[in-house]
Amino acid sequence: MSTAAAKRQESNDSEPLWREAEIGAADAIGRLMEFWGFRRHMGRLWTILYLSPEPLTTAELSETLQLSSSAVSLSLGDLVRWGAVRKTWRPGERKDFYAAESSVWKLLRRVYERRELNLIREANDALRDAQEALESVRGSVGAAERRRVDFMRKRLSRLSALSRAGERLVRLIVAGRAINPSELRSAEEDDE
Amino acid sequence: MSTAAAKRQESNDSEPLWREAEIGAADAIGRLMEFWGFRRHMGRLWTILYLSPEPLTTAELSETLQLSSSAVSLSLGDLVRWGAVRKTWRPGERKDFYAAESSVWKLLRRVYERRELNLIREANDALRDAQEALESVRGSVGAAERRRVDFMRKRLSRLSALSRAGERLVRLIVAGRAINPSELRSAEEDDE
DNA sequence: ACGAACTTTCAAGAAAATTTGAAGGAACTG
DNA sequence: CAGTTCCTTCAAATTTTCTTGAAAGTTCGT
Repeated sequence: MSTAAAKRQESNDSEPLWREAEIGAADAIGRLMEFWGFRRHMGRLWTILYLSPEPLTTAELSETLQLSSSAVSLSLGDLVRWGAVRKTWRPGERKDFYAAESSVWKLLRRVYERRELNLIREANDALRDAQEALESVRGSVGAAERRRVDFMRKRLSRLSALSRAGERLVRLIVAGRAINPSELRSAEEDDE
Repeated sequence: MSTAAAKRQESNDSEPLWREAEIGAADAIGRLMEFWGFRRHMGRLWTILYLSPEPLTTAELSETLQLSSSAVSLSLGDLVRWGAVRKTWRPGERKDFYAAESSVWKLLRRVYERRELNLIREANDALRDAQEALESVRGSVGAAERRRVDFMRKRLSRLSALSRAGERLVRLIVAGRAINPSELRSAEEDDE
C-alpha cells in the first residue's frame, strides 16, 4: 500500500504536506486556462504564484511543477506579456522573482479586450467582405440564381448582426457593465 | 478520364459566382468556432448549411469544402450531436440531407449548458478538494507552516468564490437573463 | 436474400503543437 | 575583465491532434 502521497512522504522529507493540495488547485486552474485557449502551464504557474505569500524564483517553480527551466521561462514570458505575472526584484538577490497579479477580474478584462475582441472583429470583417462580394455578384446572375443569392444575403446579414451584437456585449463586459444576452437573441428574431 | 485536378478544373466552369463569398464566410465562422474549442470544420460545415436554402447532402458538402467524405461524416456527426445540424429526409431520395439549426441563440445556450458549465463544475470540485486537503493538514504542521497554509486557504477560498460566481453567471446566461459581471469583480473584493 | 448506394468507423500517415537540452546572452561578483 | 549565475532562444524530438483511404456496416429496392 503505497499511495503517491505516502511514497512522496517517504522519499522526500522536505516536501511540505500542503504540496499536493497546491498542485491539485494549480492543475484545476490550468485545465480551465487550457480550455480557454492558453498553454496549459500558464494556468499552473500562475496558480502556484497566486497561492504563494512570497514571490518565487523560476527554480522554485520548475521544482514544484517538475518542469524544465525553459518551459518555465517560456510560459512565464507569456504570463508577463499578458500582465498576469509581475517580475519583482529583491535587494541582494541575483535571481528574478515572480509574483501573480492577484486581481482575477483585471486579468479577465485584459484578455477579453486584447484577444476576444480582436477575434470577433476579424470575423466581422470577413463577413462584411463576403456580403460585399455577394452584392457585386448579384447583378450578373440569372433570376434563379438571384433567389439563391438573396437568401444568402439575408442569412449573412443575420450572422453579421449577431456578430456585431457579440462585439458590443464583449465591450460592455470589458467596461464592467451589466449586460443582457437577450440582445443576442433579438439580433436574430426578424423572420425565418 | 478525370484526375482530381482535372475534375476540379472542369467543374470550375459550373462553380457558381457566389461560391467564393460562401467559402469566405464559412471560414470566418470556422475560425471562431475553432477558437471556441471545436473542430475547425464544424463551423465551416454548419455555415455552408446555414447559407443554403435547401438541405444538402454529404457529397455536396465535401465537394464545396474539398473534404474527404470521412471528414465530413465525422464533423457532421459532432454537429448533429450538438444539435447544430439536423438530419432531414426527402421522399424518394436515398441519401441523407442535412440542414443547419438556424437559431444561433439556441446553439450558444446549448453549448454553454453542456460544456462550459461542466467544465466550471469540475474546476469547482477540484478546488474544494484542495481546500479540504488543506484543512486536514492544518493541524499537523508547525506554527510557521501554519501561516503559510492559512494564506493558501484564503487565496483558495477567493478562487472558489470566483469560480462559483462564474458558474452562476453562466447559468443566468443559459437562462437568457441579464447578467452583471460586477458580481465577478465583487467576488474578490474582500481583503488583499 | 442479394446487390447497389451511402455512411460510419478505424488504423495508418501527416501535420501541428509542445517539450526539452544545449547554445547564446545578459547581469553581476570578485 | 574573467568567471559565475541565471535567463532566454532555438532547433530537434516527442507527443498530440487531424486527416484520409480503405474496410465494415446500413439501408433500401428488387
